[in-house]
This record gives sequence, C-alpha cells and structure tokens, in this order.
Amino acid sequence: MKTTRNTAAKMAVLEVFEKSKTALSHTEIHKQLNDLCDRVTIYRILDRLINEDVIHKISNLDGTVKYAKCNHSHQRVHIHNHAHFSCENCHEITCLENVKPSYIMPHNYKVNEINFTLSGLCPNCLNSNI
Amino acid sequence: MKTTRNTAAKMAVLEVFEKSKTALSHTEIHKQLNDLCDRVTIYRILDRLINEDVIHKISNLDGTVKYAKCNHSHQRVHIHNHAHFSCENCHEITCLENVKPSYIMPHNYKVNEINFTLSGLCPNCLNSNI
DNA sequence: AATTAAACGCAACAATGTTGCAATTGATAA
DNA sequence: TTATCAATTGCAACATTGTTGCGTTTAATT
Ligand SMILES: [Mn+2]
Ligand SMILES: [Mn+2]
Ligand SMILES: [Zn+2]
Ligand SMILES: [Zn+2]
Repeated sequence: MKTTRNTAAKMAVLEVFEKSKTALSHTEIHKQLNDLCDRVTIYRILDRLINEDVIHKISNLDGTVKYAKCNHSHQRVHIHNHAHFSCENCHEITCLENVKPSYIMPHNYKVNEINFTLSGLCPNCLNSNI
Repeated sequence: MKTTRNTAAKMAVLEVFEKSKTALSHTEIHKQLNDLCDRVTIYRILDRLINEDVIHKISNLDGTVKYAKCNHSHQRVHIHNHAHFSCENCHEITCLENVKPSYIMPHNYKVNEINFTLSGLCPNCLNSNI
C-alpha cells in the first residue's frame, strides 16, 4: 500500500488547477509555477493526481494534451464520460460536464474509458466573430 | 488552385492503407514502406491525404496518433463522426463506422469536428481472456 | 529525533513532429 | 516528344513532449 505525500510542488499544482476555469497543459502549469520545481516533477505529479482520480487527462485532435480537475465528489472509481470542447481559435479546452454522449456498442467489446472531444468555436470566439 | 500529384510515395502510402484493417501510426507506415521515402515525406503525405479527405486522423487517450482510410464514398465535405476503438492490450485502433454518438450541445458553441474514442478490450483480446 | 519510503533534481535519452532550402519529378502545354 | 514549372522530396537541423536512472532530499510516522 503506497502512501501518497502532500508535497509543496503537488500543492502548488493543485492550486493552479483550482484557479483555472479551463484545462491546462503541462507547459502551462510549468510556466505558472515559475520554476518552483523541475518539469519532470510536474509530469510525475500529474501522473499521481490522475491515479488518485483528482484530475483527468484530455487528449485533443491536434495532438495537444491537457489536464483538468475532476469535479465529481471524489468517488473512487468513475469514468470521465463527459465531453470536452477545444476552441480552434483561442485553443482553450473546457470540460462540458453536462454533455455526455450516448451510443450503442457491439456487444463483443469491453469499454473501460471514453474520450469525447469536440472542436470548433467557443462562445467567446463565436461572439467576437472573426 | 493547387494541384495535387500522385507520386510514387503517395501511392505506396495509399496501398499500405488499403491493406490494413486497422488504423496506422506514422511509424508503422514508415516501417512498412521500408525506406522507400524519408519520414518527413510521410508526414507531408499524411497531411495532404487528410486535406483531400482520403484519410482521417485519430488521436488516442494515451497520446498516440493514428490514421485511417475514410470509407464514405468520397463526399467532399463530411464530418468523421464515427467512434474509434483502441485496445489496451493489443493497441490496435479500429474505426467503428456504425457507432455514432448522440449528444446535446449548449447552443452557443459551433462544433466543426468531433473525436470520439473508446478504449478497453477488443473482441480478439476479450476472447483470449488475459 | 530517528527512520524510511516517497518524492525530488538533474542529466541524458527517445519519440514525434516541424521548418528551410536545394534538388527532383509529375503533369501539363507546346 | 520535349520543355516547363510548381508540387514534391531528401536532408539536416531544430523544437517539443515525455521517459528513465540515480543519488539526494523530505514528508510522515514511530
Ligand atoms: Mn473534463
Ligand atoms: Mn475512423
Ligand atoms: Zn475560443
Ligand atoms: Zn486487442
């Protein structure tokens, strides 16, 4: 039984997530932490937070990877079955907690995880009418 | 109006796609071509084929990127709204042309593209019961 | 305060993708 | 068929992202 520690770096990363309304990439987190810790440490913290079900990973069509806080009430086992929206203009990625895809799978597959990402224009960029 | 050319390398890449039942990564394609062309060339061919709507790109949760042939009857504009399945065991990625998610979006978003990837165990790996 | 496994920093590495530029080549028209 | 020329390629160089090994530091428990 591995115990997990609340280190300074981990707390700082969590605070960055708290402050952010959108999902964050490793690089964005690193910049915000302003050399509080090594970039390798951030990768390791993100891994741990994912295992602890505190954040989830979002993989985007353009290849970028971001992370966002889970805001279910900390149930242990859960699937992140909500959609994510990736704006092609401002490149912000937001969780759409209320958008959940329904679909019918062939019966001979076992689904463990789903990744549903939509891209296009977010409300902000849609208004400012490029 | 840019014209597009059917070069030897492009034809070879297309043939690799024809032969494959599953989606392919850049690296897998490069290996199958056996140094017929430079790896940069393959990236550029893939870009062109995507623009021509001949193949589509699949971005997986684990960060890997694969490509698969489009098998709609070459309509010009279309959305790849079918699901993709990524096996956690054999790492094969297949298009599930018949699985299309239905979902309800808030009205203030403009959706241009969707990426719906499921992961778990494919029929093969589910049977051989690891 | 001593203990000790978890976490860290650092350096080195691997994988993936991009860019600039000179050389080559497919498609078209003469 | 041959000349033309933009599309395509190869190559080298670079950027970004993520991983690994290992010696050192540190959070949490006794
Ligand atoms: Mn989310
Ligand atoms: Mn597909
Ligand atoms: Zn936007
Ligand atoms: Zn499988």
